[in-house]
Amino acid sequence: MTDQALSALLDARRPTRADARRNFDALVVAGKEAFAEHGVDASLEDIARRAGVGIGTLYRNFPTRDALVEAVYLDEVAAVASFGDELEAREPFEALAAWLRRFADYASRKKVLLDGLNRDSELLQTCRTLMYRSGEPLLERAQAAGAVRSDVAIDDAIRLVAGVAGVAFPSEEQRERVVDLALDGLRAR
Amino acid sequence: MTDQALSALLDARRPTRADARRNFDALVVAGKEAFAEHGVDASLEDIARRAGVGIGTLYRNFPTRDALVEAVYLDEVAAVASFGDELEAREPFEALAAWLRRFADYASRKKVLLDGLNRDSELLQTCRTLMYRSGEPLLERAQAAGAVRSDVAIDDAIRLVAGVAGVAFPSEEQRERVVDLALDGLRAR
DNA sequence: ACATTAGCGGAGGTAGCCTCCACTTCGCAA
DNA sequence: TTGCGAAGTGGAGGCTACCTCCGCTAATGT
Repeated sequence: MTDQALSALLDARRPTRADARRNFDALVVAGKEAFAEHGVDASLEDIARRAGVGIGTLYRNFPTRDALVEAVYLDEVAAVASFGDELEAREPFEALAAWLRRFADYASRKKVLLDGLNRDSELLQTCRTLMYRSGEPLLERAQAAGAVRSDVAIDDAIRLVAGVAGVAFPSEEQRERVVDLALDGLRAR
Repeated sequence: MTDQALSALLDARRPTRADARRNFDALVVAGKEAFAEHGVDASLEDIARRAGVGIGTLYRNFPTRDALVEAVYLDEVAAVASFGDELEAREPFEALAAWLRRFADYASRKKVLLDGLNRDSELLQTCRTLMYRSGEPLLERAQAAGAVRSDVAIDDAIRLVAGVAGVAFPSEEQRERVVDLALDGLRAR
């Protein structure tokens, strides 16, 4: 259900004509591969080559690098956001913490997305809204249960966790430990 | 006193010959300006031009972009690290918090340095050591006073704060608020 | 079957990275 | 002071990536 708004947005960008649509999809796939291999700085010309299209085609579909990045990561973001739905059964604080940990885990592997936290493209705007809508109920429930300080907004919590997750750590173990430390800061005392 | 180790390191990189040393210094100055204007991705050829030297000279003194970045920010890092010395009079938790806030403030404006947290150049290694030596006593004092959880290392605290500081915020006010939230996570309960 | 037009794709201009080496300049020692 | 060897210079040139532009190609709908 949360996904609908997103796929609609992606479809809007997708060309009508059959061949054009094939190219569009090939570019997204090639982009996903290339970004996975070389990070977001992967060469656009290489991506066009992988997709078997000309560089001009890439630029027509995705006028900026960011536009392609967004298209590539859209579905993964949607998955993270909608993870909130699975947590209703859990104890209030734990539900919120689990959701934020999941977010942290993803964000730490795809730091690109963090840069998008403040950028204002329509797509990212929508992603952000989805994230907030997913996290907000969890936060409110935890606050109502007296487990989380009442002066915290979901935006605070997300940025707190995003920041910690985004910085470099020598080990995964330490990252998790420090994320937990940050989550502890949210607790009511 | 803490600065000595750093100036020694910078001097070691500084050429002996008078004209060469002039060029070296001019490059650091030009680098500082250019990085301030355009961020770390400023054009190296532009920096060489500003300094009035050839691009070859830039590369001889600073074989990589990072080498120049390090040279440019060295003294500022030293200042942050040595800020710990001024805090001995304060109450244990507040001293630690003030030091970390100062670090966060600087880090948020010079995100470059955060990338350096894990990189292994001799210069950065030394900076890190200085930071740790400066913060560690503050942490230990706060822990001894029972104000901070005992399972936290200075490295954890630094990365926690570095992360939060490094992420984008719509307002300074929110950044400060969230940093405080993170600092709260350090408190013993 | 054909006209319309969306879509293609790569040549080419721009800019930044980095290397290499013929030349210049410094500073020491006589 | 002068001369010479070492230290340092700097920009031409090769490379790669970015992005624009426009003559051509082929999908679509009538």
